[in-house]
Amino acid sequence: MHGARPTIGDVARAAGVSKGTVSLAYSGKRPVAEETRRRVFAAAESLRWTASSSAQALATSRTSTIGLVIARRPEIIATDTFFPRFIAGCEAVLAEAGMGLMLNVVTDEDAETAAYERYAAGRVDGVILLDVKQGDRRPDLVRELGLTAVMLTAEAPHEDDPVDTPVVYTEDAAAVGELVDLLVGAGHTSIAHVSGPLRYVHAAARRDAFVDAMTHHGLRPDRIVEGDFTAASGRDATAALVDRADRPSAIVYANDVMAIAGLSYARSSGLRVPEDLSVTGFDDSELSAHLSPGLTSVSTGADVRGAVAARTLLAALGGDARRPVLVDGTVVVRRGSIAPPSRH
Amino acid sequence: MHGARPTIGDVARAAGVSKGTVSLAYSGKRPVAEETRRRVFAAAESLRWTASSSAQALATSRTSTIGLVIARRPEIIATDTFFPRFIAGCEAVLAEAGMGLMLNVVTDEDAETAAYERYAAGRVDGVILLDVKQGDRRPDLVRELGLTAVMLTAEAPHEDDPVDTPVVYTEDAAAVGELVDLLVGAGHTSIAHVSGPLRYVHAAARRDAFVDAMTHHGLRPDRIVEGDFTAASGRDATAALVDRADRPSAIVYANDVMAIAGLSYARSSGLRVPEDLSVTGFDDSELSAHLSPGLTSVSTGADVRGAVAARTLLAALGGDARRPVLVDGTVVVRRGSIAPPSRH
DNA sequence: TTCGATGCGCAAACCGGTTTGAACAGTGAG
DNA sequence: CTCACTGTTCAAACCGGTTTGCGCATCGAA
Repeated sequence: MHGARPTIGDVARAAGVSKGTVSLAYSGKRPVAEETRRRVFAAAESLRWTASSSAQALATSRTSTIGLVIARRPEIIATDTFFPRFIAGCEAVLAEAGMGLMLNVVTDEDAETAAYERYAAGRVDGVILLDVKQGDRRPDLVRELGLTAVMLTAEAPHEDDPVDTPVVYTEDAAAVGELVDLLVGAGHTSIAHVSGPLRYVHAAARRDAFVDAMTHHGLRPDRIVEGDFTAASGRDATAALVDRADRPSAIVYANDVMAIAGLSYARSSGLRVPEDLSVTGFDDSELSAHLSPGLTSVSTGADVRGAVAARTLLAALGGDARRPVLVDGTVVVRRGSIAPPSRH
Repeated sequence: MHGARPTIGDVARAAGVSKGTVSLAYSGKRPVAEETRRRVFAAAESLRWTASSSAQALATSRTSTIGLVIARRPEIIATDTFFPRFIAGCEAVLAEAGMGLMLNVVTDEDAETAAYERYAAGRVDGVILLDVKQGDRRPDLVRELGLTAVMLTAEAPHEDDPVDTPVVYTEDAAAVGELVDLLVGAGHTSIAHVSGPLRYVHAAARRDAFVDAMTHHGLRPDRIVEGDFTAASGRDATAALVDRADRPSAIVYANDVMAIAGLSYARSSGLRVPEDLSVTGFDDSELSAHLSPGLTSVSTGADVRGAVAARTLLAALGGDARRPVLVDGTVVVRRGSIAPPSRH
C-alpha cells in the first residue's frame, strides 16, 4: 500500500544531488546554491519527506527530547493540578524549540532510578528535577549518568551549596509571610498551618516561612500539622485542628486541595467561612478562584515555572550554564476566604 | 573526564566476541552458548553498557515510545484531574513493557497536526487519541501518517461505523441513567444538566444519555446548559439555573469541577446542599470524596482507562488488531450531595 | 595564458545498533 | 574415512541521517 517512508536518499535522487547536499540544504551548515536548495526543497515536498528523528538522533547524538519523571503517590497526581499546569508551561517552550517531552510517572524509588537510566541510554538530552527532597540523590545520579539537568526549588540556593545543577526557584517564603501578615492584619492571633510532607524541600520551606512569620509577629507557631497534599489529609488535619475548644481562627494550608477539603469540612461541621474560620491555600488552582467564597491563595504560576525550567534547560543544553534563576510572579491572591475573626 | 558511553563494540572487544554476538546474547533471537552469554553479560556489566536507544530505534524502526497529544485549553488542563490520572494509568503499563510516553500539549489545531507529524517522523510507534470530536479528522490523519492508534470514546462504536482504529470505550450512558434514576427515586422532578462542550463526542453522549433518562421517566429534559468543563463555566451555568424562581431541585454536571464550583456557588447564594439542591458530578475526583457533603459522582477509573488504552495500543503494535474493548468499572458513587427535594 | 581564490557539490566515513548468509568445529552415521 | 548435520560465531550489509576532505568549475588578477 503506502510505500515505506521516503529517505534522504530518495530526495537526493529526485533532486539530482547527493545525500550530503540535501542535509546541508536543510541545516545550512554550509552554503548551498540557491537554485539547488530550491530543487531539494521541491523534491522533499513532493515526496513528503521528513528527516527520520531516530537517524538524526543517532548521527548527532541529540534526541531533541527532554525527560520529566514524576514520583508521587497516585492520589496526589490525581488531585494536585500543579503537574498538568507545569507540563503545559514546559510544552509551550519546548514545542517552539521543536523539542519533545518524555514523561514518566513512577511510584517507588527503584522505578525512578530505572527511569533516569533509561533516559541516559540516549532517550533524552536533559531532565527537569521536580520535588526535590532533603538529601536528594538525583543530582548525583543524573550527573553520573551524564544527563544535563535543571532543578526546581522553592528558595534561593545557599551560597555555600556547591550547586552544579542549574536551579530555577521561587520565593515561597515571602508569599507565606504575606499570607500571615494578611491574617494578622485582619486581627487573627490563633493561626494554624497544615504543611505538606516535610521531606520535600518546598514543603519544609513553606513551614519554616510560616514559623518565621508568626514569630515575627510575636505569635507562637505551635499548631502545625503535617499533611501530604491530598484532600483526605487536608480534611483530617482540619478536623484535628477545629474539633476542639481552642480551635484556631485561621488556617494556612500548603496547597489548595487541602484547603478546599478543609474548608468544606469546617463548613459542614457548623463553622462559617470566613466568619468563623479564615483559610488560605497555596498554588492557586482555577477551582479556587471560582469557589464561593473564593479561596485566598498564592498564585505561583505553575505554567510560568514550567516555561522557565524548560528555557533554562534548553540553555544548559546549549552549554550556557547560568546562575540560579528566580521565577518571579509569585503573588498572593486575596479572595473571600479571609475575614476578621468572630468572637466565640 | 567520564569517557564517552561505551558502545556495543567495546563490549564485544572486552568479551572477545563480535558485535553481532553481543546483540544476539541480549535479544535471544538466535541461540548463544551459555558460556559466551555469561562473558558478554559480565563485560557489559563491568563497562556499564546499555544499548543506545537511538541506534536501536534506527536499526529496528521501533522507538519503544508512544505518543499522547492533549489538545485542550489551558484552564481545563489546569483543572480537570482526568489527564494526570489517565497518564499515570498508561505509564504503569508502559513502564512494565519498557516503553516510554511522549507527551504534547497543544492549544490549536495546527499545532496538533504538527505534533502528529513529528510523531510520524519516527518519534513514536503509536498514539492514543483522546477527546474525540464530531467529525474528528485525526483517525484519518494518523492512518495517513502510518501511525498505529487507539481511540478512546464514551460509547460502544456503531456497528456500521467503518472502524479501523481500535477503540477503547466506556459506557457513560448507563451511568448517567443511574444518576437520574437516583434523583428521580429521591423525589426530584425538576432536574437540570450542565454538559461539557458538545463538540466532544463524550460530552454529547452524556447529554444524550441525560435526555433519554429524563424522557424515560416522563420528565422533560428542558434545562440543559452547555458548559466547558471549567470551574468558571460550572459556576456561571449554575447561576443561570438557580437564580430564578423556577430553579431546579437537582443538577447533573458533566464533570466534578463544574459540580464543585456550582455547589459552592449555590451554597453561597443561600441554598443548602443537598437540602435545597442536589448535585452530581462525573469522573469522580479525589477531592469530591473528601468534600462535605461528598459529591455524588461517577467513578470512571481514569487510570484504568489509561492502562487499558496502553495495553490495547501495545497489542495493536504487536499486530493484534482487536475488537472494541469495553472498559468496565464505571460505577456511581453515592455521597451526601443528594437528598430528597425540600418544598420551596 | 597562467595561477590562486572562491563557490559548490560529491563521495565516503561515521553514529551504534540489528540482521543474516556463510564459515567453522565437532559429532555421529554410513 | 567421508559426509551430512548441528551448534555457534563471524563479518558485512544495513537502518537514515550528518560531517568533512577533496575535486571540479568558474572567475578575476597578474
